[in-house]
Amino acid sequence: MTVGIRHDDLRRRNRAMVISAVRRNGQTSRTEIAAVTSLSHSTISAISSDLISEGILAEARHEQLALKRGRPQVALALEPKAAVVMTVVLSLNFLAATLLDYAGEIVAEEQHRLDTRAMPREDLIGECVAIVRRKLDDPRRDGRRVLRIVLAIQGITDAPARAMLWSPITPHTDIAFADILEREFSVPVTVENDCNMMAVALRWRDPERYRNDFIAILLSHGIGMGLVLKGELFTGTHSSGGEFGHMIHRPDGALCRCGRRGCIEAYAGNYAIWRNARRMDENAEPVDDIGEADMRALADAARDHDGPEREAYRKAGEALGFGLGSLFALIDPAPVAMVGASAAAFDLIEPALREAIARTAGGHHSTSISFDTEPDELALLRGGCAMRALTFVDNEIFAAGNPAQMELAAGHEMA
Amino acid sequence: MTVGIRHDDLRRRNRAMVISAVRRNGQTSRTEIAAVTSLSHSTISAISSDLISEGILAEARHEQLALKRGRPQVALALEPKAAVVMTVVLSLNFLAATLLDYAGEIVAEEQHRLDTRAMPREDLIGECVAIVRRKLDDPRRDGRRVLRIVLAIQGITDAPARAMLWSPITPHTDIAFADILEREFSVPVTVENDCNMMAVALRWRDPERYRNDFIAILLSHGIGMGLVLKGELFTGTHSSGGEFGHMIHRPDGALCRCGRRGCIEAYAGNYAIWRNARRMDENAEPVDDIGEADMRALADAARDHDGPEREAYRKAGEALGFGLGSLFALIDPAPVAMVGASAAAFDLIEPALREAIARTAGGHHSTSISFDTEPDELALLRGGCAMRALTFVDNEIFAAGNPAQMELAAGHEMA
DNA sequence: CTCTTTTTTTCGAGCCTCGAAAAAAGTGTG
DNA sequence: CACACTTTTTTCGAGGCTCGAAAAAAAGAG
Repeated sequence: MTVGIRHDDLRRRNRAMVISAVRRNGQTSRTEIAAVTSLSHSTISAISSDLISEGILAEARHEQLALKRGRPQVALALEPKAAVVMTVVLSLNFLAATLLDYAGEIVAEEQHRLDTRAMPREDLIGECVAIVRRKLDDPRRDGRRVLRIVLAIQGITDAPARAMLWSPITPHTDIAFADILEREFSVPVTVENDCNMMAVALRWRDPERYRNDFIAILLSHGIGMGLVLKGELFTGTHSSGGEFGHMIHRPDGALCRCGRRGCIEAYAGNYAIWRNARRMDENAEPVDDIGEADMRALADAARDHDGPEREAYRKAGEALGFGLGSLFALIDPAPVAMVGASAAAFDLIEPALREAIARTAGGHHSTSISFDTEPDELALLRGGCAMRALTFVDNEIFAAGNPAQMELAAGHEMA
Repeated sequence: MTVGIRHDDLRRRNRAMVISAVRRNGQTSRTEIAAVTSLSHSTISAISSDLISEGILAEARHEQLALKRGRPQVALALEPKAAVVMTVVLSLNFLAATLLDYAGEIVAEEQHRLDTRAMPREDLIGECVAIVRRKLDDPRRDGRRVLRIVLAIQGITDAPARAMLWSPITPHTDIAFADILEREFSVPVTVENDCNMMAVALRWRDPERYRNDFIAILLSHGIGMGLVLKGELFTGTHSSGGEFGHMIHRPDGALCRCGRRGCIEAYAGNYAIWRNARRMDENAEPVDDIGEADMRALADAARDHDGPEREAYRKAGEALGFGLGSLFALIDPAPVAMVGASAAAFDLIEPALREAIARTAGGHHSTSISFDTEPDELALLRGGCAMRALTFVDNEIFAAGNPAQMELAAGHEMA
């Protein structure tokens, strides 16, 4: 806020700018970078020659860019050998780790099932540590230093992204994953909410559509949200925030998994749809495990004939619609992506959702609000984590480029 | 976003930093500025001597600061003669304009009643133009150039802050006040939402309490909100946003002034409290005019005995509580200021509000959420507009300090 | 093989911030 | 009342950074 800008900040920021331009475009020339950053050619030339000599960027003669007259543009690309990062995804009964090079290509990956809900605390932590260790020891890492680990988890994380506070995947709470992994491996770690990482991934995957303001909603057992405002991930001010699923739809309404009543999730989460489709009382204790096949059967039944199944999806749509309407009243409409396996049933949800949203203040232009479905949540999740880790390296480590920092990076470990 | 930082930006930002340090503290020394900005003493010295020679700052020997040994600190203060700004407040049946010097002292002001709801469009605009003209012609302006006009208005404004789109104070819509006034007076103008300006004022009035994240809620005929997140006014992404009063409290519930059903305002606005206290149907058409005395009588009745009046305030509290709970689920709790004449009845609202918020996901620490009441909304409104106008001059005009810009400022008008 | 076009690098100029040292403007003390 | 001490402010040269202009490089066109 009040802190002045010093002379060295200038170089740091402009280095970051150059790196980010290359990361966004995959391959760019110095001329293009000069154009988008509105810095002079001389400056870009100086910075990129520094970055190349530091082994962060590399010239790649692979250009299909300029078939014009004149000296052809030299493509700049990220140097894959500059570093590697790791992503870890921990979700219900599932653990995966991926090692990626600095250019974002997958170097090694591993995933397997495990019974997260029944595991003792120490075993859960142990499995995470073990999978990280195996990936760190993977020969394909080829001696490249690991500069960042990002762990994505369903549930609530703390604001500095260092701990899981609560998660539906385990009864255990307050697990300081970042501290644990940093102590073990001396690599900087953050713990991120899964929906936030999906939003990050959407932004990289389709920057045209998901530019400065958009919403990713995870339709799953529970309801999650990732929110990007003004081009930045909005993570609440203290904890992870963005608990869209626990906005109140009907005061004193249906029983939610969180113990409260009337949350959106208590109408739109898988367990809520299940409960309504089975004509159970809306105060019935939420069921824990509903197989994907069961949900698909429910959706098929709803498509097939009018009945409690169809009504259950209608109620889900209504809850989501009023919730989005309230959200839009606060932040103005934005594109929405419906993510997750249950997004495949969005056709059943959408009519009631649009009908509800049109009756709210946020629904001014309800017909112009666009919904997109992305059934493959795991792919998004991994992609988002990868970009989160890589941009951290870009902005926090390589942009600084001060000798101490680089020295540290050159050793294979960080304090 | 992607734009690089050039050499002159650096000076501009550091100049802005110095000016803002002086504006915040009223009087500061160079040493203090160096401390808070973490810039070197030489830099601060150079910048402040520039600012003094440009007539933006002035040395004021008025120090009660350092009674220590050593050379006494020289106080720096804003030079009142550097410029003047104007604020215009247009609310229900009321119009006011204030001229302030660069240090924020009131130079001239004027206010009067007028029947905004019955006035033809041209008359409403005409009154605003006339009051601005009278203040511009005020001899107390003393030749100082007017560098900014901020007009605050109840209702919805567009995002670039140039037009009033809709307002409860007049049947007319889409009045491009900024363009109209700029054409007339050649001074840059913005049109701001009243609740947003109140939030701005709170931040300046009590920076300890209202720092980076807080909420100002206007309890009045309608319900408005100003939201500050991460130290910045959050104004939605397209239009003015922040329509807290029109979040949905009960789907298909009570009739709101906006024509929809179940909005928070339809339970907590003055007309809603009135409607409930009179045991009218909750779908009864909202009453337009309720005098302040009538509302006070209602509140007194509610304090005196249990009955429909007390129940009406309870319902208002419940609606506000669930609404805040949903809001807090999204953005995490923050201090709340209840602003406006009706905030004087907050004692009647608070119990039900707290009870409701405790039943929401955002109410984790409901007891620690603090509410503050600020009955004098007009004072806040004026103060907020003044700071908005002055900081614009600070950051957009004086921070740049380039010859062209300064030349422009020296002439008494801007293009 | 030479000319034209476009990209990239080189080089000196002009700012800006910084640290160190000097100057300034007081207070305490014998 | 002079002198030492303390703290603030200014001065000055050094070091960095970006910029514009010019030069060099690397093609295609004729």
